[in-house]
This record gives sequence, C-alpha cells and structure tokens, in this order.
Amino acid sequence: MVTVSTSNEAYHHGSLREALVAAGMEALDGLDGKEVSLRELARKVGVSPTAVYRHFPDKQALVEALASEGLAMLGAAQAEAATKVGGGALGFAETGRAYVRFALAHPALFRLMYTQGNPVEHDVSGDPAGRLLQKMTRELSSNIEDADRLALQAWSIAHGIAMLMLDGRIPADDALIDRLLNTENLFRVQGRSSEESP
Amino acid sequence: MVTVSTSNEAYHHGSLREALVAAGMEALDGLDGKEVSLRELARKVGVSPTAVYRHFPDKQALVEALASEGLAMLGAAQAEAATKVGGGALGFAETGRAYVRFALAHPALFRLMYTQGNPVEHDVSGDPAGRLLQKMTRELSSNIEDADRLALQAWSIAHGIAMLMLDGRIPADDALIDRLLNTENLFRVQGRSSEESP
DNA sequence: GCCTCTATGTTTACAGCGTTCACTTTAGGC
DNA sequence: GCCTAAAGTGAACGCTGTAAACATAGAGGC
Repeated sequence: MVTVSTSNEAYHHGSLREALVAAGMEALDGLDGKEVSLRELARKVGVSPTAVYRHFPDKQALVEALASEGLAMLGAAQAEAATKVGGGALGFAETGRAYVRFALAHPALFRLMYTQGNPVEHDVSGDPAGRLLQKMTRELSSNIEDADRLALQAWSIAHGIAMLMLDGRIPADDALIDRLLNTENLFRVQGRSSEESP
Repeated sequence: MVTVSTSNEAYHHGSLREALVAAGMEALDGLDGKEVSLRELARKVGVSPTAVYRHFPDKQALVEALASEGLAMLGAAQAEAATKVGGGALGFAETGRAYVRFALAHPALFRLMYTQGNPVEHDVSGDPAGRLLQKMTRELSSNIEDADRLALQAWSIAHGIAMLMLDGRIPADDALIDRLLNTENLFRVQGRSSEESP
C-alpha cells in the first residue's frame, strides 16, 4: 500500500494516475531483474486491476509514463551535476558520470527508460537528458555536425558503460567509470589504425 | 514445427535439448520486443511443455543456453571480420563494426545475450567475444593495464551504439556506425576538459 | 528372450499475468 | 434532487512458468 501524497483514499477524485506512477517508481527501486506488474501496482494502490485501464490504454502506456518520469529525473541529475562544476567542458564530462551513476542507482528504471520508453525515434524533443546533451555539445563544438557526432559518441560510451555494468559484464566500480569515460588514450589507437589503412 | 537436423522425430533419443535450442534461435529471429516463451518452443518442437524440464532446470537455463550459443556466433563473426582485413589494429576496428552489425542483425538474441545470459561476472573465460577482445587489445598495447582499459572502452562504445540503435534512440544506419566508432575527435574535447580542470 | 530400471516423456493442476466485458458506484451539472 | 458521464468492480479468458503424479520406451543384466 502506497500512501498517496494528499488525501489518503481520494480516488474517484483523479489522483489514481499519479498514485499508480508513484507506486511504479517505488516498485522499480528494489527489483532489477524482474519487471513491474500492472496487477501488483493496482494492489499497492488499493484498487482493482481493471481500474488502471481508466487512466492508461494498456500496460505499455503505464510503463511509458514511468519511463518519461525517469528521463526527467535523469535530465535533472545531469543538469545539477554539470552546473555544480561550473558547466563548460568540465560540466560536460560530469554529465557522463551522472548518467552512469543514475543507471547504477536506479537499475530497473534505467533499463525500462531505454528499452520500453517511447522510442523518441531520433527526435530529442521529448527527452530532457537528450536535450541537455545536444545543448552542451553544440556549445563545445565549432560546427553542428561535429557537435552532433560528439553527442552521439558521448552518449554511446556512457550508455555502454552503464549497460555493461548493470548486466554484470563489468565491475560496477566508481573509479572504473572515470577511467573509462576518460578517452584520451583512444586517439593513439585510432591513429595507428589509420596508418595501416591503405 | 522445427525439423530437427538428423532423424525427424527421434525424441526419446537425446535430441530434444538441441532441438529446443535450435527452435529458440529460430524463434528469436523475427521477434524483437517480445520475449521467447518456453511453451511456444515446446510447441514448435512438438513436445509437452513439461518435457523441457528434463533438459533444463528452468526457463532461465534454456535462455542461457541460447545466450551462450549467441556469444559463440558473435565471437565467430568478429574473428572472421578481423582476419578478413588482415588482423592488427585494422582488424581490431573491424571487430567493433562486426559487434554492432551482429546486434542489428539479431536484435532479440543480442539483447538476450547481455541481459539474460550468465553474467560471466567479470570473468571472460566463458565468452568467446570477450576472449577475442582481450587478445586483440593486449596485442595492440604495450602493457596489460592499458590493454584492458582499451578493451573495456572499445566494448562500451560498441555496446552503447548497438543498444541505442536497437532501442531506436539512434538511427540504425551503417554509415553512422563507422562515424561513431571512429573516435579521433574525442581527443580534442578531452584535452579541453583537462585544460579547464584546476 | 524376458524383466526390470531409469531416462524421458505426458497429464493435470496451480498461481500469476494482461486484458475484455458487463456491471455498479460515485460526483457534479442542470 | 435527478441524470449522466466518469471511475471503479468482478468474473472470465487465454496466456505464462512450474510442480507433482503418472506413463512409456529402450538398454542392460540374467
């Protein structure tokens, strides 16, 4: 039973949707492997399973609501991390760390955000974290093309680290995050690879 | 109904396990979002659902069998791609491309390999793709520490690109794969970031 | 050549899931 | 104060993974 913020049992008053999302976010903290169940959330909120369908067309829609809530949280965490060090290139690096740390702090939510969430299909407008990333890289780069490339690369690295750590492929170690996010060494290898090309 | 390789209906003869895995691999091609069902595989093979439990303790074990089959396929694809260009640094770069291409070619299998598969928990011995990666990076680097760092970074980038493309966050475009895997530009930004640090 | 034992299958059953349909309750506008 | 539309309920369907009891087939020992 989740105690909804204001009036305790004031359903039939429009708060069910928010209560479900709140219960969902709460349920997502603590279970990583298993996925959240619609009936379980209904139970937690004290309502019959079918009541959910008055507020969401199906489970997918409920899950997407959780996903976009998560994206907002992530965006906020990144923005805070960036401004705390004064923005700029240093702030940009900090958003990467914040990204991975967020994933480790909320494994189930993070997974859900990217596997279930509305795909945003190459449009960044509905994704606060994506918007911030685009803004920062465009400030750092001289032209938009470079900026967008950098944005996708940075995103890929951070996302890869996060996922591999969540999946237990790489130790979920804070120092390792820093070591991997620092990509100075990659230049050498890339250069060598170019030398060998005909 | 999947037609198992040798004798058509020679169950009760030890081929059920292989038939199930084959049916699983077949089922995984063609469905991305949904996950494979134990009962469905049993149906495809023409056997009752509970027969599966004579060969796998539970569904997870069956899924892990599929995962390790997938890891073997990936390792083979990468090795082939690397040798085709003559190995070396160029071959190393090629394994990255092969990794992402494999993910795009077998989305459901790839997801399953990394989210469900036996975590290998930081031990690379049961993972052919991981072994190859370790071998190549150690050949490319002067010391083991640099090599392992490079390995994890390269893995992270490729994995991030693959996942973001599978999840529809980034266009699944072949040219984009190359653009993102080429990380020469990252050096500049990283350098700037260092300048600003106190 | 028969008998038995074990590996491999089947049947039935249970609890949980998402979802549909028909129904009831409730709150608010006239 | 009624009436209507919104919101929640209950029963049911087909699906899932899994457990327990039972059936059968084939190999090995005699």
